[in-house]
This record gives sequence, C-alpha cells and structure tokens, in this order.
Amino acid sequence: MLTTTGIPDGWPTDEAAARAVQDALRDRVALDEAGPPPGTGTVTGIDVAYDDEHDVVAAAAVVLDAATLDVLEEATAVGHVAFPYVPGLLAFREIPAVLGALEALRTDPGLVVCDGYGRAHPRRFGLASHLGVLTGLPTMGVAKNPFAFAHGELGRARGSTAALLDGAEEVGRALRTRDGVKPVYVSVGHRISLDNACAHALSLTPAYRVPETTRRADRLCRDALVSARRRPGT
DNA sequence: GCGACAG
DNA sequence: ATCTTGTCGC
Repeated sequence: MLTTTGIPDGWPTDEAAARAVQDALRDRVALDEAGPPPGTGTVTGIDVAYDDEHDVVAAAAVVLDAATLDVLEEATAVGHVAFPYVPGLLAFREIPAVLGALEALRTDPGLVVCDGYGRAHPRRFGLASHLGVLTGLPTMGVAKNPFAFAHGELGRARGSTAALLDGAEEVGRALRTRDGVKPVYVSVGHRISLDNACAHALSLTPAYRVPETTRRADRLCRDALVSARRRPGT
C-alpha cells in the first residue's frame, strides 16, 4: 500500500524549535523495559529516501517475521521534505514520512529498527527515541557510522562489541555483525535494553553487515521514490 | 571561533 | 542521503 503524507501541524521549522521539542519529549522515553525477545513476533524496518531537488521524500516500512525474516507486509508513504538535514536533528527530517508508512500497515510492527541512532545522541533523543515516544512502540537504532562518539577496539569475530562512549557514559555499542567487517552502531530507542537491542541486531544479520530490516526498507523506499518522481501525485 | 557531524 | 565507472571476487 502507498499513501501520501503531510507535514504535521506545528512541526518545527527551525533548529531552535526542533531542539526544544527534543528537550520536551526526552523524559518520555522508557528505558526500564527489556523489550521483546529476539526471534519472536515481528520486527519492522524503516528507511527514507530523498529528492531534495524536487522536494519529494519516500518512506518505507517492512514487517518481517522475527524468526524466519520472511517479509510479512510492506508499506510506503510519499510526501514533502519536512526539515533540512542537520546533525542531531535527523528525526525532524524523517519522522513525518515514516509515520505515514507505519500507519499504513495492518500488521503489528513489533520492534521497530531505525536507520540511525536512539540514545546515542547529543541530547539522548535520536530518531529511534523520538519515533518510539510518538508511536509507543519498542524501537532501536542501528547506524553505519559512529557519529561524534568514540569506542575502543573490538574483536574481529561477529558478535564482538565495544562501548560507544559520550565521555564516560555508554550511549550505545559498536557491534561486529560479520567477521572482520566494519561494525555497526547500536543504541536503544524506546522500551528495550541495550543488551537486547544488540541481540536483535545479531539476529537480523545472518548474511550481511546491515540488518535485514534496514536492507529491505532501504530498497523499498528507493523504489518508491523513483515511482513518485515519475508520476507526481503530491 | 573552528571543525566534526546519524541520514 | 545523493552524485557515479569500473572492478575485484564469490
């Protein structure tokens, strides 16, 4: 299913307003839940593709069976770019379209895996945290870059980890998902523990560095963007 | 003040 | 994120 999304009323239009929203919502993140066990229920990947030139954005949500990683349902949403890319404010750029895709699903999303960060964020409120608070769903983030955070060396084997540090605070974990391959960066969003988030990340990477959820959503939103720019409907 | 900086 | 050719390897 494909839907069209608008930018919510009151959506921030400048950086100061966006930061104020993060400060106001930050305390609503639940950090005391373990979250769903890996391999049970459903797990949903989300991603967004952009054409800033034509002010078009396409989001995708792909629901997988957590045990088999089979695709159970897919949904996309297209709309207008809601915010420029600003490090630390990625959520304001991605969330409106992502919400459109999630709302189009009829299957329970289960755990939502985001392409980016959750708690590993300057104000501890990255994309995964923000999406979790707005939807109430358990969320986690898996990023491909360490952003501004540091971490020590980690073993060469799949499953090796190193704390992602903001000063002395562990805000996430660098996790090797494939032997000898560059790690990914896992952090909690909403209603899940860091240990469990890492377990999920491993469960979702039987063959590639990046989680199956992210790979599927990435492909789908790119396809949706191509379709959207060929036949404008927004 | 300057640079670095998820996607 | 996105712009982009060829190339090495399973």
